Amino acid sequence: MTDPRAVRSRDAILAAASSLLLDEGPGALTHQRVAEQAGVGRATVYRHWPRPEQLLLDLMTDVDMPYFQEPEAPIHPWLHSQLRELADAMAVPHIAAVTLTLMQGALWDPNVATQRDACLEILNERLEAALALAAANREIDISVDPIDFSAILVGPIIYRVAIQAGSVSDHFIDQLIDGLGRWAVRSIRGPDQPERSSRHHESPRP
Amino acid sequence: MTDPRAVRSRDAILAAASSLLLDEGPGALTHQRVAEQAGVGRATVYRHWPRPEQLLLDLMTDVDMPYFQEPEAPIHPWLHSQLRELADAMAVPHIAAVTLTLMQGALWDPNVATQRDACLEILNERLEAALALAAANREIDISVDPIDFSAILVGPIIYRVAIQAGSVSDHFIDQLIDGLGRWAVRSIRGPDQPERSSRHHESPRP
DNA sequence: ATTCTATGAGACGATTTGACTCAAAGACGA
DNA sequence: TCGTCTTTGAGTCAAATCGTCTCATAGAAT
Repeated sequence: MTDPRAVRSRDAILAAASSLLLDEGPGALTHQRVAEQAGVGRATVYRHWPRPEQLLLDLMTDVDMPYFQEPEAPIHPWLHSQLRELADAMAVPHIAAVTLTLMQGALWDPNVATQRDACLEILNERLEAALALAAANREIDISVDPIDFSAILVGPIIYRVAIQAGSVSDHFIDQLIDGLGRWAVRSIRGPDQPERSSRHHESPRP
Repeated sequence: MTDPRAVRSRDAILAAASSLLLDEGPGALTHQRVAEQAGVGRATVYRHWPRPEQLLLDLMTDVDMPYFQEPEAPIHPWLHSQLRELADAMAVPHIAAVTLTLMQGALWDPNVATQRDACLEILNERLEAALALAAANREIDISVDPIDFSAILVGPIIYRVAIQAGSVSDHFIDQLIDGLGRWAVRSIRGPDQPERSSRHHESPRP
């Protein structure tokens, strides 16, 4: 599997599949179209990926997740920079296409669901580390569920880019981070800024 | 087009397509499979929907958007109930499937994108009305972009349900609404509760 | 130079697609 | 109730596609 011919074919096929997915969506990922787009024989595509879904899965595996690594204190500017990078990546049409395909594919293909869960697990671990660091620096008042944390931070960005088809301004990111202050953070700007008592859990639970 | 036979066929086909979309995804929506699932002739499906994409589009048109209608003051419990309904609807697998299909299809099909934009436009108008009412009742301090408003409220719910495949607790909704207080709302619980000065726009803009 | 492997081209039956015909059942007006 | 009109279901048919196969050839490894 280190044969230069094999890696050449594999790369050409992946590039062709990526281009097709971007231009025409997952429905266009047939062996025939991928083969002619890649300039390889149809049988070659079958050899590498007997089922088209596996090709799609490999496409999604290739996108890595360099976000929320190595948390830094204070947490506010770090979060801002990480969310900025995430938003910029989602603005690339190919990334958005793969992300939405992953989300949708997980509804029916258990393998895709596993793939998606792996991505989320990484995200959760990193955000948990970030929250631990922030707590150690007395930036955070109470323990926050990293799953809620990621949903509240990442959800609006996905929504803005993928659903509203809009761009993510720095002001928008600021709003997101500022919103955290209400229920989770003692002083999001650092431990030197005192804040009155948290209103967390004050709201009624019907 | 009011012929009972035609509406019978049309309903059976739509139901079959809906079931297929839910069980196996948009890729399963071929004339053949829809016809046999609906128990109608294959030519009948062609007669009603010459292209399978139109069938998919009609499926998505059928889901209505009864959310954020008729805003009430105070805005907090109203928002909570509306987000609760939205989350419960998204928890129905069929709704989530159609929603994700709509999101993904909009990336490549301009007609689907138009459909999506129409949904968003409705949402924006309703949230704008809600914000206007809240401002009139002195619940809101500054003018808020309803587009940002919906992204920050709805984004996390979509993310929680469709990406994290989790359920939306009332506590989660509370966190969302409480987060608004930091940058937009004078007192989210009503005009009788005074709040200190808003920290909006205090954050640096790199 | 020789051996091994991946490739590309093509053949093949099976399946799907889209468009057509046609008899029969059902809906509607008189 | 009867006659007319429309929709339907079943079927045919060519074209395209799919999945699998064979085989000669180019390229890689030794």
